[in-house]
Amino acid sequence: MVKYQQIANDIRNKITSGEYVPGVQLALEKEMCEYYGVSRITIKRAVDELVNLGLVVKRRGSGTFVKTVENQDVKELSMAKQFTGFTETNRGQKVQTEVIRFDIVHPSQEVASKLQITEDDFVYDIIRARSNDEGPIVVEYTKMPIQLIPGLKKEHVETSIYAYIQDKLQLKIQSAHRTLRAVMPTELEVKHLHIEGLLPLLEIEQVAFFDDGRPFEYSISRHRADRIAFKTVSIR
Amino acid sequence: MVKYQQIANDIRNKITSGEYVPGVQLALEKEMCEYYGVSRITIKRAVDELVNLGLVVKRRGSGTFVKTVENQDVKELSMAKQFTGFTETNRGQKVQTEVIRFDIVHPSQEVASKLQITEDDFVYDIIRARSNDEGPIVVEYTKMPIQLIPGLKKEHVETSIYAYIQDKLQLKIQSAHRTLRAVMPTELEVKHLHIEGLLPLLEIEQVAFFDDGRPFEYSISRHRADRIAFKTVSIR
DNA sequence: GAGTGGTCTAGACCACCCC
DNA sequence: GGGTGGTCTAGACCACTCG
Repeated sequence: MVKYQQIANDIRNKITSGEYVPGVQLALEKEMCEYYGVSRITIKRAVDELVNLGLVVKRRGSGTFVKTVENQDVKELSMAKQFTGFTETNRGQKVQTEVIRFDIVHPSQEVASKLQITEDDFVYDIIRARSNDEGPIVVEYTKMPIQLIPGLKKEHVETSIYAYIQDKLQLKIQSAHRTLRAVMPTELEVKHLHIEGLLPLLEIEQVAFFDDGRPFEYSISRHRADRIAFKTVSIR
Repeated sequence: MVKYQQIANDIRNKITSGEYVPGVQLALEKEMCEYYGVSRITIKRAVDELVNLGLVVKRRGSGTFVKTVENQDVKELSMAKQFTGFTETNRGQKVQTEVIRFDIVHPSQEVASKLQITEDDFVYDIIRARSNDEGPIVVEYTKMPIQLIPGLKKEHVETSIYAYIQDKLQLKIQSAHRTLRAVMPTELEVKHLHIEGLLPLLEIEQVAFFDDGRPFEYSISRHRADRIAFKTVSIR
């Protein structure tokens, strides 16, 4: 771990532990330089991490202050944003996956466009229903070019595709572009999510990219609205 | 405008104009240093802006590459993320606001907690329905401590509260913490959003902060799902 | 091994806030 | 006017990729 991350973690711990309470001013950057024995630009890099997490604010001419947020929020924010699939975000819980479809097809024009391939190429066509300890959570519709993800087997689809991509194929996931919407469930979703009565779904349309800039996944996941919320922090 | 922003804009234009096409490698950082006549850390800062926008990827040992995204996405991503209220995001459109409620009340325990005030304090209690050229879009429920936003009048509520805060009160908005959910409309929402049939809403719960770290707004906005989607880019 | 971006330094000047 | 964080420099070394 590099210096600025260590320092960011240290300050973060001082906030979560209550050594720094909401509203209080942090040590000056110049003071932190001496305390940690690093240059000022490294301190700035560390504190900027906390700004992006939503834990502190910086004001030129004034100083750096702990944001006045609820205690519960502090805990959630202080967990570094992790970019992962469903399996990882539910780590520690018993995740069950039902594979509803696992085929290879030609992509629609829309999917081909999103994945920057042609309609003559082939993509995996995967539909999965996934549950955690609370019960059914989400139905995922996933399309991935077979050229980019060779050798995908049912056993990977039944557990974690992302684990296969990262651990077995040694490919690095760089980012995801997401669009969120509210939708009503289809009949298939009513069935697999065990929906009774009137319950909308939170839909997340996603294009995920490797660290070389190529898109490798187009997916639509539709989550039970009573079990999923999506949190985000916007700065500026 | 500072150097790294100018350089970021310049590179961004080269991407949107097609001078850099998806998948192509950008000039090396060392080359950019000479081209722009700045140090390498400034180039890095500039390119990092584009990484965060979702336009390019950087790989140590390889170089920097334009992300392979749809043309339409490039346009959307290249518009700098702006943090604004409803009025600003619909700039250029005819925004209509119907004020359904504009009162002063004590906050509930939940709202008091989010705004870090006590239940004995006072908050504005505002409900508005807002439309753009397409028709009704959103119903907003807003609570703001009267101490932080003195002098708020009906005329501001009818147009833009954010404009009043930033332009008149000269207060700076630093960030917002948001939680997104899918919900069904209430009767009030069915009426004001002119909903016919079965249409879910995209709910955005938001706590907004000043640049000194104090929360000044707790709001819930419920958007017609057929007219609103929420886009976001996650890196790493 | 050659070349890439990642991190870090020690110092400088600047824009802004508050007194 | 004194003090804050923001930007920028010129250079160094490191971790990683690829042929």
